[in-house]
Amino acid sequence: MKNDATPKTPPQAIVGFGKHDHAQCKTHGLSRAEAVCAAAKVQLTPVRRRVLEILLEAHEALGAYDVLARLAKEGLGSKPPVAYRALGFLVDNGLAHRIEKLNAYVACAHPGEAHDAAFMICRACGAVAEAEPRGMMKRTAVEVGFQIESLVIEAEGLCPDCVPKASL
Amino acid sequence: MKNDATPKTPPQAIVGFGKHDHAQCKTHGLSRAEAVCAAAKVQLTPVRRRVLEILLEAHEALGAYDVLARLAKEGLGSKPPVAYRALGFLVDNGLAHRIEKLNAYVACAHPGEAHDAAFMICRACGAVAEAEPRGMMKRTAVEVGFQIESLVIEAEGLCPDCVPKASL
DNA sequence: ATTTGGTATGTTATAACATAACAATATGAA
DNA sequence: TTCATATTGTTATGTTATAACATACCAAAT
Ligand SMILES: [Zn+2]
Ligand SMILES: [Zn+2]
Ligand SMILES: [Zn+2]
Ligand SMILES: [Zn+2]
Repeated sequence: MKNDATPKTPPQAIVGFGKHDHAQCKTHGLSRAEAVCAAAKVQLTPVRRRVLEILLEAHEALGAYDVLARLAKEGLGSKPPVAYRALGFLVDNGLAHRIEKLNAYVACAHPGEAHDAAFMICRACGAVAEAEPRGMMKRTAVEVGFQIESLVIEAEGLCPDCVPKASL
Repeated sequence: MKNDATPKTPPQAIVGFGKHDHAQCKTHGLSRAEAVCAAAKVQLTPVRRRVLEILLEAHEALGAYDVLARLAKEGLGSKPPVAYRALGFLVDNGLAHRIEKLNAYVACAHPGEAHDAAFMICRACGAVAEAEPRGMMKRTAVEVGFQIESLVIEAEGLCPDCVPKASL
């Protein structure tokens, strides 16, 4: 409800590696978040908004307790559930992603509805880049010069036996 | 029931869903493990062997502490590091995989050198099936009737900035 | 104006997962 | 033997995550 004329998603570029205008990346993320929450009729409350800002500022994956420490310094919450709830909200609404390999969280590079994503995680500098899960991202990795050493692919859902009994 | 009794890995069957000869699947896994360890000149010690058996018997992903509890009942170790070391050994040698989404471990469906794998995890019954990470596994999922609800793709390695400084 | 229902937050306590650090033991060359 | 290395045993602690319950807030509905 602010700068509603925010572009969908910058380039389909790989956000995370190399240099970029970080301030802009933050304001963009926030304004997109406003729009997404408005559209989904959910509230981007102060805590949730601040956690998103923290992730956007961090420019790396942050653990829940890292986020919590920052919140605590600002008097916005000091107990684990506060951080976990806000992070859960952001993930559920497609504004952030959980990185399973790191037990950590990153702001989404192209926020919108909840979506799958693929990540490239540098073991040397900790940079995390989000890509579209097209192909298997090997192509993407080659394109940007990322050297894959290990790959996690995990799908959760319903197995052939359980699909029939699907109620939920 | 895709149990041809060849010493090599069965075709590219999806192990994990449906019924199969589980006893055989265990003996097969163990004999493959012997071969792999011999080839790699590493020792499949009693604890390591037993942990692999436990995973093969379980037919589902087990947490480290689940494994540890079983070991403890048999007097093979009772402290976390014992389980984590054995699991680490199995993973390093391509005999088991860690499932990040579950913080759990499964026996490899086609043991050999360390390799990447793709997994389908049923949220209803807990079954875990291993597949080749070809394409992005969406095709595989459709073929076997697995209904994907969420997908994790995470590559770890070296980013474009860090590749040049690569020493290791 | 009060009750009621929904959403969000605050708090305690504990569960669940993982590793650092060091001691003890075995194994197998030199 | 003696040394080196690999493995196992043990203590202690660190890290991540959630269950369970209490409170605050706001917005209808009575
Ligand atoms: Zn995203
Ligand atoms: Zn890097
Ligand atoms: Zn495997
Ligand atoms: Zn199932």
